[in-house]
Amino acid sequence: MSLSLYNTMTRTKERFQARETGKVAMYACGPTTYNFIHMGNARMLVVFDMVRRYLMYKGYEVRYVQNFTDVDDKIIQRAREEGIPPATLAEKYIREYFCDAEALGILPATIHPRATEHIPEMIQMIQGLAAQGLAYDVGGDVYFAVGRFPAYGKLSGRSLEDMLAGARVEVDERKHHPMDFALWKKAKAGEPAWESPWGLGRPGWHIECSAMSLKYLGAGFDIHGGGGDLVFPHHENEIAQSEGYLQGKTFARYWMHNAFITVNKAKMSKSLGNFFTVREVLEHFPGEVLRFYLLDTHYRSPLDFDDEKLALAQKGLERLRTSVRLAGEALEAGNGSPGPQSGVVTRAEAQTRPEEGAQARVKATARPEERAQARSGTAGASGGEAEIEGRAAAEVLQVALEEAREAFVSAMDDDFNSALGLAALFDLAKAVNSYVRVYPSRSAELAAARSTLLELAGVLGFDLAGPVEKVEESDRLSGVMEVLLQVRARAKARKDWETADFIRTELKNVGIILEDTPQGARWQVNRP
RNA sequence: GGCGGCAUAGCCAAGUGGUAAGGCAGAGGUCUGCAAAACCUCUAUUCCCCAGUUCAAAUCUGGGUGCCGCCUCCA
Repeated sequence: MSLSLYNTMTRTKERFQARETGKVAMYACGPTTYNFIHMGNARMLVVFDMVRRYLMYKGYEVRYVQNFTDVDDKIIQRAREEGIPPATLAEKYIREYFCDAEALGILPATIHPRATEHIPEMIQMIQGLAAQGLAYDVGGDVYFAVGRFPAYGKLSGRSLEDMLAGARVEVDERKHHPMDFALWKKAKAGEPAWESPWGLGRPGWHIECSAMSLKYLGAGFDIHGGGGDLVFPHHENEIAQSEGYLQGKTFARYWMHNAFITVNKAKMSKSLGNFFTVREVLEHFPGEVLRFYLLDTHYRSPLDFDDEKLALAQKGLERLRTSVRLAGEALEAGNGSPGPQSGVVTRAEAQTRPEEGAQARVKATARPEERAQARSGTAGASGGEAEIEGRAAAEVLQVALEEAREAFVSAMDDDFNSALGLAALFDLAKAVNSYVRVYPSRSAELAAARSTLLELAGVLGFDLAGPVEKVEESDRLSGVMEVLLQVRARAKARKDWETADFIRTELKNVGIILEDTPQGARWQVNRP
């Protein structure tokens, strides 16, 4: 099976072929660290984390570089407002970045380079460009000469003429061409500055990504990603600088861009001020819910932000987790004995349930039941009816497992369609639930189905078996709950429903959900 | 003005030529002391509108309408 992805450069889906067999080199433009990251940043981060994880799952060794822009106008301005050095401010938000990233299940990149630590590399590039006549110095400011780079505009699909027609750029008389952009900015008083051949100054925004990606990944690396708003000018300029510097060699081979998060249909952006920081949203929903919300829509589709969608994501995740839990409980409870305690239910249910379930799935996929029957067709020779039916159900589950895996992989192979991949997980969860309902006992197929669910969800960065709450329940609370549940169990034993219900209702009021199961009551702290 | 994207059920959302995935919500049922969870059934003859190509279109072509984005820092 082969992976294909949408390449912004060609505006088509292309089959992915790594530069080097078995290895992928990818770069994503990370945040400028002058504030907490917002949901828009989160989308880009989660999307490329998902891409990276899937590539790893496919067996690639992935070298993933994600930078921090730790020097720019915004940082300087914000630092000034707070009366602290820009470097201190940037450092602070880099630390905060890692908190949010962890909550969102984002793995640390292989390398997290910072702009300020790569000044020499940038200077070297600018010198190379100047030597070729692609850059010019105007009194300490150095610009890239777009007019000297014929391919300018190839990523964003526009020509210099088009852009001039729009002409929202201020004309700086010192520039040779209005679209020329800064490679190096002359230092102003009180700003961070570095020595350079053009005097004290600091790098322009675009050059850092060129310098750092080329340093760590080399020319012609595989995937360059970022938010859609970086296509122009940021990535266009990166290409101009880099391919100019590389004298025509390809800079990056595949360009991936995620769509935006909108609020009331308008782009969430820092300049509009309509953004929500991840930190704020985490006060209301767990990080994994945000992640689910972000991955339940294809990365190239716009995604509108609101609480209802987050609540929806929470329900969906809950469903998957419940399935894993039910399977786990069945595997423990069934411990070795294939279905004694399920005998009564099974005998009755088995007459109708398995067939119904199987048929429902046949309608959807037109295959699993047939395949299962083909496999178990010879099973009629020995054993009781229940056992035969159990085998058949297990075969159906096994087939559902294989189909879920196939569906998941082909969804993800098709331009990382995580929304479809998630649907495959729901299908498998349903198969698991159906099986467990009738055969709450240990079987190899159930164990395999459960671990497949965990494995595939893991590829998307979810830990379905992990603790629901980030904060650990204290031993004392657990102790109290145990006592309470025993009291309630006694009340139930003497059919004192009033007391039993009172306990359940009152606990619910303080945010603790009780559920009665054949194995006794279980409880969990209700998430916000 | 230039360039680009999107429009699928009450809501979210897959689906690029073969007869509408999945989730949420809702209705009915099974199970349950009652709940919850789970399971079963039902809920788009139809994919913004019009015309065209085709045996066949949500999917292709042309036109229209609406919404959004980039062209300025932005994921």
